[in-house]
Amino acid sequence: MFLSKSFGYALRGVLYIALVDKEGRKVQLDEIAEKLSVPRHFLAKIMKMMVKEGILSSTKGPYGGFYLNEVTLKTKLIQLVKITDGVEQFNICVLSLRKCNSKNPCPLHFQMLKLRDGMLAEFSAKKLGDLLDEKNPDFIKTISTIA
Amino acid sequence: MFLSKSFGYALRGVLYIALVDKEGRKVQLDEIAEKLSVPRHFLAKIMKMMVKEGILSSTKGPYGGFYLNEVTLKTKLIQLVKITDGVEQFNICVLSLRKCNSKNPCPLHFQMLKLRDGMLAEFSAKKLGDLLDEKNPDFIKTISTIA
DNA sequence: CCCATAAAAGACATTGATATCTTTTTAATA
DNA sequence: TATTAAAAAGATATCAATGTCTTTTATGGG
Ligand code: FES
Ligand code: FES
Repeated sequence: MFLSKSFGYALRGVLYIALVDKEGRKVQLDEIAEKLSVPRHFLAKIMKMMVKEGILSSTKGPYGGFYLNEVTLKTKLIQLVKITDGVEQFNICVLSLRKCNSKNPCPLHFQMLKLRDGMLAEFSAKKLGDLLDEKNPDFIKTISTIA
Repeated sequence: MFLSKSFGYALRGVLYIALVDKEGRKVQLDEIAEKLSVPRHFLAKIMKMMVKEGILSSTKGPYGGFYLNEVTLKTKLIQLVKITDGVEQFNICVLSLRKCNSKNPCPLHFQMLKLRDGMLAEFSAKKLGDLLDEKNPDFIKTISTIA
């Protein structure tokens, strides 16, 4: 609705890695792309960004792949937005006018503000780990079924 | 943030027309485009859509222009979204997965649902007329100042 | 009836997000 | 150290949203 596809790919990618992490193995790009039905090369770009930002780890070479690190599951959703879309997302005027602020509100400003702050609060509170439903054997489906 | 620029242009265009309507005159495209700093031809396309949908009127030729009709100010915001972006906007999964529904929720579904329903409620309740602050002499500024 | 004006219509251009492909670097292990 | 697997890097392609330009149609006034 307002987050980019990149954000969705990133989130789903991490969650998938977290799932197989329980089996104690790394995951390679091809596997993630295939299981999630996501374009391989585009996903590569996004995974790379997360690695660079440190919320995920990877090793190259044979038996390489992506894997969780200490911070992965503690990472806030807002952090992921920051990486893929930029937090400005949360401070853009709904009418594409000036930077949104209450001193100089557009006609929809106050209607939007409450809703947007709610969203921001959610994203600032929730961690990646909170989204992982380890009890649900079909969890994989909830991140892989497309349109 | 999640509504297109088209929506913003449409809304601002109508509000501008409503403002000068008090002076009892029609408004021509050039004037709206200039006052709102919006690309002329693109605005034309959007105004045309609103006319076709009947929430705004226009006449061609000399002394022609756009003007309010009986339904304009009673039009709900959601109706405007329908015209410019389509209401599906409000039913898209935030992760670009399947069509969003609670039977088959993505990991962010329930976090988003409440917020989105709030937004939908707002847009279904508010009318264009509700946004018009006729008491504010600087209202024009609140719809014209860009980024 | 003719002219000028302005909206309607639609062809065309630009841009940014998304997606693909190719080359380079790194790392395991034989 | 040679081989090879896989991520990193970056060049290129596609597509939809946004924006521009040109032609057509309708209208009012002379
Ligand atoms: S100024 Fe428009 S949403 Fe805040
Ligand atoms: S299924 Fe993803 S937001 Fe509802």
